[in-house]
Amino acid sequence: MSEAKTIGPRPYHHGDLTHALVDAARRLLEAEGPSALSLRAVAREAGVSPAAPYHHFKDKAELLDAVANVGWELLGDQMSAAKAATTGMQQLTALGLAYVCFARDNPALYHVMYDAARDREEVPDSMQSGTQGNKDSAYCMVRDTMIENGADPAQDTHLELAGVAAWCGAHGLAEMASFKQFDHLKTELGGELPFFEAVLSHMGLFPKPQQGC
Amino acid sequence: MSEAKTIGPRPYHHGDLTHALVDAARRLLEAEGPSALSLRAVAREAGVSPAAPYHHFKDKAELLDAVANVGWELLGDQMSAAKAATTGMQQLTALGLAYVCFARDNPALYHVMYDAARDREEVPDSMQSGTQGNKDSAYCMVRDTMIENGADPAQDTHLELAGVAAWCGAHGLAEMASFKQFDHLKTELGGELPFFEAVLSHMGLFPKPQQGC
DNA sequence: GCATTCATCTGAGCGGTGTCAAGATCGGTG
DNA sequence: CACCGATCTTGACACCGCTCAGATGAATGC
Repeated sequence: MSEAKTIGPRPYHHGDLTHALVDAARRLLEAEGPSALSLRAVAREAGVSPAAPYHHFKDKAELLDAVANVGWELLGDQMSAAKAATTGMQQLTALGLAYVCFARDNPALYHVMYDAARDREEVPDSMQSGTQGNKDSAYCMVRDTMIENGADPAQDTHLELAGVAAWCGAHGLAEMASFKQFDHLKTELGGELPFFEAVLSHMGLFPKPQQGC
Repeated sequence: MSEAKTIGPRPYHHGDLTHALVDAARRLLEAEGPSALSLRAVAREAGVSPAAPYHHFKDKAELLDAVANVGWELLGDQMSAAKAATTGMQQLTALGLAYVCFARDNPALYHVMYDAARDREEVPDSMQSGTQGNKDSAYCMVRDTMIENGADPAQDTHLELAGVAAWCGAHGLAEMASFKQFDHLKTELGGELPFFEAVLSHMGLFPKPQQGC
């Protein structure tokens, strides 16, 4: 759709087609949704021939993988920003809300992220669980926040299970939030965010704003 | 792949191609996964020409919709069986486990079910929430079970939120359960089912087997 | 400065897909 | 028995992922 190239005839060698393709894919994703994200369309959007991407990505899945990784980074950024803006137990709820809002605001990207994860049967490093995870990863942010707020790091399995449960709950809500069935609940509670908060607060480890037992 | 037709040359008019196509789709789905589920492949599997399905379904999405509906019915059956096999608060956990196990045992079908739901932005009737739902629907089973075990039907919004939270948690776990990241937790806890139970018990409204506070 | 090398990009092409229009076939109604 | 409408087939179109032979040009060695 959008040309998005600066001007003039692009030189025969693009320079940085790898990134240009990922950007084009994200543009298409936002404008047309995941179903329109064909390799040929991405190449068209980037202004190259349909075969050009194969010199930068093994196949379509590898391109989508790269797009998904951008998504995980974006998600991590937004979650750490949400954590920084709050304190105490509220941080956990803020993390959950940031997660769900990211999915709401980038539904196509979120979908691609989990499609890629399903294909490789694991979520990328930026989201990885385990004791040695990257400090900025979403999972480790949850884990750290739990520890900072009194969870016992010695009870490793329990802590990890709590993190997994929180993650599952947030992901489930993220996927369901767009269903029309919940519209009446949203209006009843006064908006989308209160609905998210209410659902999260019904799950373990997402404390209510007014502090529940 | 499998011929699955009885024998002899099928008459020109099939008789019940609508159901035959849905069956063929389910067979393909189980054998080859969701990516192999093309309309042409379904027609091939059913032994008809690629255009024949268009006399029974508006397009591919409508066929997948029919397949998804079969899935929702199957899920409902397994959940009601799980509920019947338990009593008291354990029923809620049993429902959650049945849900997650269904997704584990029918990953491709489960995927198609939620793909179809995403497209129409709502989950089909068999899963619908609300006060007037079908008695056999999965959501209403959860709701009824909660009421039977002491939840206050008067607090309608609270009850519905609890149901939504449980649903989100189960769906999240169902989608994540196949990720390799959790393998060590599964072995640590002694299997897949204990892992499911442990994660569910960390969420609101899925009581631990040994009854937590 | 020139020739060579090699990553990059193009073009044509293969088999596959969803979808449609035109025509063949046949069960059921008059 | 004639006909009609539902059903199925054939053929076609545009698009898809992917491959391969060849064009291009930036970088390297001389």
